[in-house]
Amino acid sequence: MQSPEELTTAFRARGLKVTPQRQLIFRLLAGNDRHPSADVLFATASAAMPGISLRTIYQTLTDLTSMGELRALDVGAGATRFDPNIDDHHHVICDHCGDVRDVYVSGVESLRLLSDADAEAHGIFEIDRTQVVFRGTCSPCRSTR
Amino acid sequence: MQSPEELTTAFRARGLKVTPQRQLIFRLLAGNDRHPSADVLFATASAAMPGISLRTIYQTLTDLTSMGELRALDVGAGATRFDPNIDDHHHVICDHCGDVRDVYVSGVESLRLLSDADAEAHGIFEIDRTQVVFRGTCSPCRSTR
DNA sequence: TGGTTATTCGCAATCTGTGCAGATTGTGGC
DNA sequence: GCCACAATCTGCACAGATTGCGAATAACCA
Ligand SMILES: [Mn+2]
Ligand SMILES: [Mn+2]
Ligand SMILES: [Zn+2]
Ligand SMILES: [Zn+2]
Repeated sequence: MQSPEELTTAFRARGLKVTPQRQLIFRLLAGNDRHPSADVLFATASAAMPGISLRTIYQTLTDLTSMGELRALDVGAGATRFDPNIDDHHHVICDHCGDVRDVYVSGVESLRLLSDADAEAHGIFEIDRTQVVFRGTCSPCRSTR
Repeated sequence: MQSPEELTTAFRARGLKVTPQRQLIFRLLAGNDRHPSADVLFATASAAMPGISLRTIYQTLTDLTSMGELRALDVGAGATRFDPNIDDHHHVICDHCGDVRDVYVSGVESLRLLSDADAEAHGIFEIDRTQVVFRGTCSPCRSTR
């Protein structure tokens, strides 16, 4: 995601307005590596700006996502998580607490599809992106077991 | 997933009963590589057994999943998809229609985490499983664009 | 400054999935 | 084959996440 300042420019360029609510959300997301859900952002935003609506949070997250500034992540834990890091990276997810961590991975280019049916699938599909997800248990969750 | 016959035995062995509803669901899942959602299964099941409840579909899917006969897949398209293929395999997903195809991939063992923060994350997390998801557009969806 | 147009916000509605309880049915033992 | 009993089925209420809608409001450009 670009900086709050750059986003301000980008929004205006698109005919979108830069409201205090949006600026706050930009700031909350900038450099955030926690992969927050809309709900978590709403809680944080509400502390800084009481009265801000959850609807506005969703609205802005959707806008940023469709602008390509944000990536939506479905980790299979109820709510969608949002990722301002749009670098080519991957994730480690704790199946117990839902913690999501960034990881940079080598060897992704070397992945190869096997067998005929796969080759066919490969030909039939136009692949845009490869996501690697490592699932497991984080240290804190391992302690309390 | 085991065959419907084997599942019958497995269920009885666990003190679970084998009802016509469950048998139907076993049959609908056996060899099914479409990764159906509960909803889709409900529609198909309803055709064969009018009156069957969506609740029963969910119930049986949950049972099969916790028995390890089925894998639940979150593809970020609303509903959970269920996979009777419990081999070590991966998926190609069409971002437009939600089509999910099985692919067998080589090179997964060679994936390596880079950088310090990642190495730390790797040490902190106990990784159980690595999922690779190829995202893109299937041929039919490409035509209609 | 004013007018136009996007945005905000609250609320209803949708969608997916789960909790509950009464009526029903599969099963193992006789 | 019949019984007793536990497991199941179903309908319905409910919860959580997200979206649709519209009236009131606020941003932006001339
Ligand atoms: Mn990330
Ligand atoms: Mn599969
Ligand atoms: Zn954890
Ligand atoms: Zn498609």
